[in-house]
Amino acid sequence: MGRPRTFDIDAAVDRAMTLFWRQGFEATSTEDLVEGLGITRGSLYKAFGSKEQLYAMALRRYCQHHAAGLIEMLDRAEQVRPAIRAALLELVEADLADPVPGCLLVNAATERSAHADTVQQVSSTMGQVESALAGALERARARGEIAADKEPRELAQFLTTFLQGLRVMGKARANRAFLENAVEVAVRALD
Amino acid sequence: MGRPRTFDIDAAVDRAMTLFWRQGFEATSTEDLVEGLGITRGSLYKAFGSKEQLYAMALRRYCQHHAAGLIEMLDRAEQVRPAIRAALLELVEADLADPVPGCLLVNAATERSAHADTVQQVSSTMGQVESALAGALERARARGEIAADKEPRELAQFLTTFLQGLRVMGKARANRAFLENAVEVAVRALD
DNA sequence: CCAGTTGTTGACTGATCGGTTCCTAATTCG
DNA sequence: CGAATTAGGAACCGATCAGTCAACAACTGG
Repeated sequence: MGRPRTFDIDAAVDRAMTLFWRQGFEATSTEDLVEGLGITRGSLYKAFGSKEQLYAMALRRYCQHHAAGLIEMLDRAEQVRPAIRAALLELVEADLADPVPGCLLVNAATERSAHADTVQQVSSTMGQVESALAGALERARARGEIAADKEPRELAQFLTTFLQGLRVMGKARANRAFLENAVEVAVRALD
Repeated sequence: MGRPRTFDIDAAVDRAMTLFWRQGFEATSTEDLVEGLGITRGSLYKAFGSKEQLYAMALRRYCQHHAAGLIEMLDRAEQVRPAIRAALLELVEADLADPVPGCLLVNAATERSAHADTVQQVSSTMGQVESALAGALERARARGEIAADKEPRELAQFLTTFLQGLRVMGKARANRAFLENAVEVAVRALD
């Protein structure tokens, strides 16, 4: 009942995600959001409550989208090591193409480490990534793809950590040789 | 000539560094700085010009301090691998003790990736870290500490990247077992 | 001691911040 | 058709933002 919304709320969250991703939470004003989402101030607050809540929704969207992408990629992979290598090199390409946005998860972890809700969301997604990697590596070990004496969980924790470093270096020193060398050493660590 | 300054400018930059470190550039107001530095608004602007310039000075201070610390540690080390391991585990301890500040370099790279000056400063410091690691690994290889078929520069690029990831995970998921496992796998990659 | 120089101080500036309010518009249910 | 409900829109809110200014204070060289 009541007047129907004239804008697509999912599309609006997507646009907000892009803004927060590129500019960060603090540097994105409500005016930026009003303009970027193409709706008025009143509608924005009616629909999302506050800048904080909209950020939380945008971050959740990013987490679902990106964790899902990685998990699917790992599940579909016939060989795990090449799949992981390809996934890391794909991130390198993304950073080389446009170093500014980087990874919203990393940005959230660093800019908003004093905000419990944000840290919780980030931590939970990192946990999902870790688990997906650990599962894939476990399967790889069972198939003899990686050595039996390696602990999949430990390798996954290592890779999860390395992955975040890659996103940081992509912003700080977006140099192809550097990033690709780092990836090759990291992937070799799985042997 | 002229009236002498009544505050220690180095101490003021140090305090500003601490504020920017914990809160980020955007979230630190000039009022925070006035209060934290214990000087008045006018003096702050007379001495530092702008919030941007003070941030640049604080970041430079951090870079000099931290790059120097790591380089010295590597130079003094008798065995390189244990030294690197110890350095990484020290960072883990710092993040476990207080996950909020993390690393100002990482914070700068993520929050201010659209500001060329900041990115330049960060990139240059990462380069110094990379070079220090590469030099230490080169010496280690010459002494037979690590395998002859490993490229010190590539290992250094890998370690530099991993190091940044460690600082991110320290904020996002400050869990001892996780971080220590990641470090062990990373150090093993040097063999 | 005085002119010149620089630092200190606190009030002040216009702009922008995140958020609210009030009125109107559009819909559903009875 | 109303009554109820919800969205849209624009003006508006106090607070805070980064930065400036003019008067005053403390120093040096002549």
